[in-house]
Amino acid sequence: MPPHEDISEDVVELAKRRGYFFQTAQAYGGVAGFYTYGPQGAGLKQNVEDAWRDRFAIAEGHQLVDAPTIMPEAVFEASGHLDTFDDMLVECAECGESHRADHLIEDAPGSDVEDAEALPIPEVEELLREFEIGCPTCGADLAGEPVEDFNLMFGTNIGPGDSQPGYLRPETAQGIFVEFPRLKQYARGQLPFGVTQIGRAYRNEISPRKSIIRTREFTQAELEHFIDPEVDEPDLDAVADVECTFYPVSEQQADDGEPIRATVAEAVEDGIVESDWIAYYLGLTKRWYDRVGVDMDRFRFRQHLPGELAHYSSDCWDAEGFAAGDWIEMAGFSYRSDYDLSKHAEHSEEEFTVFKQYDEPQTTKQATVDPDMSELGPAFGGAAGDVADALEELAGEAPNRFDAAAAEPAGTVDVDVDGETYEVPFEHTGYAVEEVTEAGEHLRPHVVEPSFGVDRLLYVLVEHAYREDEIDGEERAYLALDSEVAPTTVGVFPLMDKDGMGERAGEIASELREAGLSVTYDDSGAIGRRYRRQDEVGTPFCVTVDHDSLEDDTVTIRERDSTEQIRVDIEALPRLCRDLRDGVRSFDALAEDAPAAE
RNA sequence: GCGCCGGUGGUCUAGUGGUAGGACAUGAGCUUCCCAAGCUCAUAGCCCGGGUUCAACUCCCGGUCGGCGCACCA
Repeated sequence: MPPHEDISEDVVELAKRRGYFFQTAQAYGGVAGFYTYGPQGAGLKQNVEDAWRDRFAIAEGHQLVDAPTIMPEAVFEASGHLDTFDDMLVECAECGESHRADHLIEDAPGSDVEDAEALPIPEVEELLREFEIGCPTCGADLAGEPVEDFNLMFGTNIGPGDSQPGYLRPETAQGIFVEFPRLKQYARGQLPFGVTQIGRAYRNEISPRKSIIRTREFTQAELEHFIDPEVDEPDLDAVADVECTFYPVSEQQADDGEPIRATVAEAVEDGIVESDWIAYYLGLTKRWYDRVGVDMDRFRFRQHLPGELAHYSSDCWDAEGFAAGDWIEMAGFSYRSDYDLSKHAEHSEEEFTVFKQYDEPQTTKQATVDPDMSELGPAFGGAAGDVADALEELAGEAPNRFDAAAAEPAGTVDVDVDGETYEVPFEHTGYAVEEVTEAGEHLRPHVVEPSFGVDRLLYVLVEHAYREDEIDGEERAYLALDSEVAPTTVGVFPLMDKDGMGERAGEIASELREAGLSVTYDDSGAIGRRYRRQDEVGTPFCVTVDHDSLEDDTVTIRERDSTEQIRVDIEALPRLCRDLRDGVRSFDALAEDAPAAE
């Protein structure tokens, strides 16, 4: 455990009071696992999503999609969510503990059941009895206890009645995978290409906890990068020198294991991160998190332990931020091979492949048949079609049989169909050896998946930005949010609402809004109170119109964290504020040049 | 889903079998004017349902929501 305290109570209270996030429908007693973002939170979320889109879609040259949140049952049959999202719970009548019934059966002494999850409920109940399984907690006999099915997916009906079952997606990714055949066309059939999606996903969690960290409706930002595993390589040079904290399996399992500081290049070289693709995205992600305001002293990449790995994923890392007294998973990076596309290929009518053209067309000699059905039909009746298929197969596997039949007069080719042997006269097989030119092959891409939890990132950003200090002996709490994501960029105040200062400040607020800035105007009470109010919501800059402003068209601009002020021309404000927000200019640098305001 | 603890204005909190008080915040006004000052006034509350009782925010039961622990977390 790192030496960080749990400040979540203060953070959650501030979030509620200042309009970041709060529990949904409290007028009706509230509902567990659902949160509403207030004015500030919605702004922060939008800015974070924009920043993610800029970095992981636009800057990487990837596509965007926006798929429905409801999908028909078939999609989740294929993806495996219908099965694997289904937990079989059995509750002990003695102590009240709930246990995974399928796990109990698999682990029972003398049990050779390997995939109890796939069994129907009555059978599982029967097996509980058969193996005389006791409650792992208190030992009481579990025989006869009902096994309940709990599916983490929200179900619904599509259209009237219940003819067409559908589910709210438990992850946004399937919306990309199912549309692969079309998406690849938009990529002109060329690998590699990436597709991103930001959207809501739904899981009927048994026990939602910790405010927006674990909810039943949440927002994901996912990227599916489709690659040719044989050829495609990430641009590791671009992130080679990014220094990260890695917490690999070996260190997690060692008694005195510690996270390792290393650059991405070192991590790849030393084999800490196995996949170059994962390493690439870890580097990109660290840099991006740092930019939007995750505290890198409370951040690490942790490798999944063998038990955590999904069966299709060879190597998997999580991005974790320390918040609410614990390490929180903010993003997952997995190399999913061709698992998802294969599943959909299996269950649907489509191939889910791309055509990969060879550098040179490859010409091979290939045996082909063209059976004369007008002869085979009368001769073999209903079996004729199968015989023709068998001939085709035989031509591919054992062309020498045809050669042998051709060599002798009245030669026949014998094929077996359903245990019967059919003799086909050689001249009716249409056998020939042709030169076939292949321009390429159909290839099922592999998938590299960085998957971000937007809500969790938001929580971490707010908690990592939370500061307390003292200004002139007065305690202050503020959010040191990065100016790029802060929901409000500039507060505009008249020192007092008189002598025309209010009007002038109002004009300035309008001008800044027209310049595309998020502005709040406040003329209430004492100036200090207004500064504190903006400090608490995390507004990075405040502009104040005072008496001098009316004389010389200058105002003071104050920076949140330092509370320092400088005096600048009103005319320069829109450009200046935008530059400050976007990080093009820094307040510190300005403060050195500009005269400090008293 | 289980166990323990809890739910009082927007936020934090005091309190009682006879329906509630404070602090902060918010709004209006006065005053002051570059960092939560002061004064006046105002807005605003006992989670929901049932029971016991003449009377329930208070006691009991159930629910719900939250915190923690267990389990769960593809």
